[in-house]
Amino acid sequence: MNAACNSPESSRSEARRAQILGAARDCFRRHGFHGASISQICRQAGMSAGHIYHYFDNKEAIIAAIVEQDLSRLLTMTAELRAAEDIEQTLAQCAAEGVHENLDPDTAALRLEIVAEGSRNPRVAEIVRDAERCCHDSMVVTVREMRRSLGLDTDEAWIEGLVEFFATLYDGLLVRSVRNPGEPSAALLALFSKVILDLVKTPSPLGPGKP
Amino acid sequence: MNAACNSPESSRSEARRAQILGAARDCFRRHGFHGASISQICRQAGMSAGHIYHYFDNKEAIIAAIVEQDLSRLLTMTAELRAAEDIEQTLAQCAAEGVHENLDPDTAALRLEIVAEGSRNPRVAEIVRDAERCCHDSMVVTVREMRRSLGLDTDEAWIEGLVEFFATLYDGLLVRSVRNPGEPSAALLALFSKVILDLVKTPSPLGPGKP
DNA sequence: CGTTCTAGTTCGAACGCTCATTCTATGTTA
DNA sequence: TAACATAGAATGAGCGTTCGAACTAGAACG
Repeated sequence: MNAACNSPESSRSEARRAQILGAARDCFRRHGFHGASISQICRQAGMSAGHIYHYFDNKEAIIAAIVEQDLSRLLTMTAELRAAEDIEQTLAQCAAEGVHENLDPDTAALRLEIVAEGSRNPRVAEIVRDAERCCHDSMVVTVREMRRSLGLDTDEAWIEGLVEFFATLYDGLLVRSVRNPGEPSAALLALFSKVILDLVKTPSPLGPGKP
Repeated sequence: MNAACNSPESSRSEARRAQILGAARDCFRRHGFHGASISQICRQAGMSAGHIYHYFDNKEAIIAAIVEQDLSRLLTMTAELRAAEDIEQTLAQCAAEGVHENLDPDTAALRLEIVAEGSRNPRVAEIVRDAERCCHDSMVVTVREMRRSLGLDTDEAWIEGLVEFFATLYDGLLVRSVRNPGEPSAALLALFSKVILDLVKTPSPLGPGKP
């Protein structure tokens, strides 16, 4: 046994878990949470049917793990944005990258599946909403700092509305990837950049807030 | 037999079909296309298990019918908007109504289920994309007419981009209904109206088109 | 060094259940 | 009577999950 096995979760079982999650992500993306079967996931992960239950209590636990894994990526992105040196430039870059990421059919299929499941499975709904709150708060901080550094008002309700609006735009891309697949038009890309950068700099029509 | 029975589809079987679709819509909304079973749908529709197969070839045909039914509502809305007397006022009204409709958890749950299914079921994907194309074209005509009557350019690529952008916004609300349920904030509603009405009147940065 | 022990892995058969679908028999109605 | 409407049992496949036995490899011991 190598040195790493001193860790409470041995590296072997960690690897096995990752292997299962990778296979499950693939199957869920192709067949949906309920369309994909445990035996499919096992086959893809290269292990026997029952063995999966040494790593996950049941199928729902695998779903929950996948959901958490995917949503933690979002958190990472907002955290990176907030920590960036030149926020305005990073925002513009993230805006463009986000469009392509959310329009990618594989990414979109899994996220849509997660949201659809969230609309009926309370456990998934809770995970989704927790992640949403974190992302939202992180973005609010980022936008508030940008506005302050630009000498604009920092009306809380307005900033929250802006963040909610941006999130809605990006969530919409997930649906667009199915309704209208393929590369986004130049006009759409231009609109994303323009609207987001314009709105960040738009004074609140609601009230001033402390500047 | 009453007079209506001269029709190729008797009113009785029409009613039965509608009954099944109503029950199926309910079950699909609550459990998803694959989570809901035929026997659940039968129970809710008040008929025996096998009897459903006199009206639909199989489960997928029921799904397809539900998808078509729901998407035809979208087509109706865009058609109404295009036929309106005062397009600008009707647009503003539709914009507000659309926000609430797409945020309604029941509406959103079914539409998300449809889109998620569309990302893996080619038949559903085709129906979704057909409806999308019709809606898109209808909206393009509407926006072009508005811009012409306002003396603006009618650059085709720009108008298509605008329509795509609006659609993305409304699609995003479906996802928001899960991620952040509850009444939308006043700021978000204001942003929807403001951005849509502003953009419709924004000159194309791409080229003039024939005015 | 070789043997035994132990705890963690892994397999695959088995279980009970539910699913979508089919079939046959029985009303029902014009 | 002829055609349609309906019920409900039957079918076979596949599901998620459990279980006991086999395998593996390092630890402890003589």
